[in-house]
Amino acid sequence: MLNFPRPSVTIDCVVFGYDGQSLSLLLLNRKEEPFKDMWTLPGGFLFMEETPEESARRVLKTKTGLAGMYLEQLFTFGGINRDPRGRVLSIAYYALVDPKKFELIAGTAANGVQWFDINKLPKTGFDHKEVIRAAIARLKGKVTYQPVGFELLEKKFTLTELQFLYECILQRNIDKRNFRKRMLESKVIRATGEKRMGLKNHAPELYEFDEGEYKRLLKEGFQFRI
Amino acid sequence: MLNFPRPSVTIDCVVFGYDGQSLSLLLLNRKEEPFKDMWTLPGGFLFMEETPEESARRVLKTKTGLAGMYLEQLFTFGGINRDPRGRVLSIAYYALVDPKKFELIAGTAANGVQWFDINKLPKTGFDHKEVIRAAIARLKGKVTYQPVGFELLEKKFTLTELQFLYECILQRNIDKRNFRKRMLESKVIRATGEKRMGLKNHAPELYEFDEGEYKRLLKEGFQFRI
DNA sequence: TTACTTCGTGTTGTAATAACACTAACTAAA
DNA sequence: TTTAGTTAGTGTTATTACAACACGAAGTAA
Repeated sequence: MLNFPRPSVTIDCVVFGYDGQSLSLLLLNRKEEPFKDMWTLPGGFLFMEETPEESARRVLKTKTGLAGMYLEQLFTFGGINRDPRGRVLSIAYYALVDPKKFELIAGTAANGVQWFDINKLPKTGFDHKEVIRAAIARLKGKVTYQPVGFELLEKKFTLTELQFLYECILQRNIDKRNFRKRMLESKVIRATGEKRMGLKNHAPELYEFDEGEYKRLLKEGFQFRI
Repeated sequence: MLNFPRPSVTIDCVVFGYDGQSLSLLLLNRKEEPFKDMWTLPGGFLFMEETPEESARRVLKTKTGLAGMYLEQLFTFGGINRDPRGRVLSIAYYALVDPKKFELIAGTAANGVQWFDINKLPKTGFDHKEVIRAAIARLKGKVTYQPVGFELLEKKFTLTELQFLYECILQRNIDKRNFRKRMLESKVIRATGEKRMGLKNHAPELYEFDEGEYKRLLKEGFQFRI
């Protein structure tokens, strides 16, 4: 029964990062054919003894040095000619990362790893343009209903920083007072009592994501909305 | 590069149907091991010359006789021991069908095909319980924001029928006046001027889904909500 | 003619959302 | 030390969306 011809299965990861200025995305420059010297999503073949999610984490760890981030399955791409080497399916994941937490390490199979501003992406190999488009759409939808944005920031952040991140993701301006009101009313963030020092002006309060409270509220059937 | 060991890849389909009474789900009784004589989702191996969606349509056609329905990718299940025969990934799809439009035909590899009320499902083989749970959750979410419910009804339907369908999917009562108001205001359905005849009482107006108008509204950035 | 069933319809209170501008705190430069 | 410049932080109000709610009209069957 299992001697059907089998496709190859790979994992591709769309890694979003945020440096405080703009939303960006991690791409690898390929050292080998196909698409040698082109930029592609970090990815690799699924091993037989790992689940797709485990595989995604391994791939990210070995090819980029990133670990321990938020990760979610995006979609499985199965176009017949999406890989010139043959029939290759790709289970795509997307990940959210605070770039400052990690040191980027290009694995041996790449010329380099680099963050790209999401609005200034280079040409990419395979069907990765489509994968990236799907990931961005998913992230926009997700961020509105679930507090995933915090994954992209340091543990403690100011409300202005959080708002600017949301503006980068959603690509629109958000009213400051409404944003702060909603965030604080939602109870998923908590003031730390500390202030961000070293800025030019008025030192702003630092907040942190209250994961315990968020999980408690979820059980009560509460709905997060930016 | 492609001589990595390859997993088998299958497609499984969660087919929702609606007979006017309750939401139900199509299961096959397996003629062969593993899970011989147990109920499972219609599924099969992905062929090398077809995309996953094409595969899902072929599987449904050959194993159940259904064709031409709404179909959407759900999730890729990749647990290491989810299939006793070896490493088998499954790309799951879910489908919406009006059972009255089709004749069920059990393919040669099954003892039978049968609709099961979604609240009275039998024990299922593989990890299909989990797949079904995911599909129901997705359908509930989907139906609230996109007018997919119409796929489950005949072309022309009364508002009472439509409302009852939504109540079946969402598993809650809906206020009749609010429901009708919202549906009509949304413009995605249009009165036909005909009435449903042959009922016991008051002959109700028949409506139909206005797909052209729906697509037009989508472009304007409109949002459907039940 | 009467009893019964389903269809079809509006209003109102409540909650969520969106729009909007100034003062206080602090820094840097004159 | 005064002044100019920048960012932080805060409430109110109008609008819109949502939820709750009951009865008369149309038709059928006895």
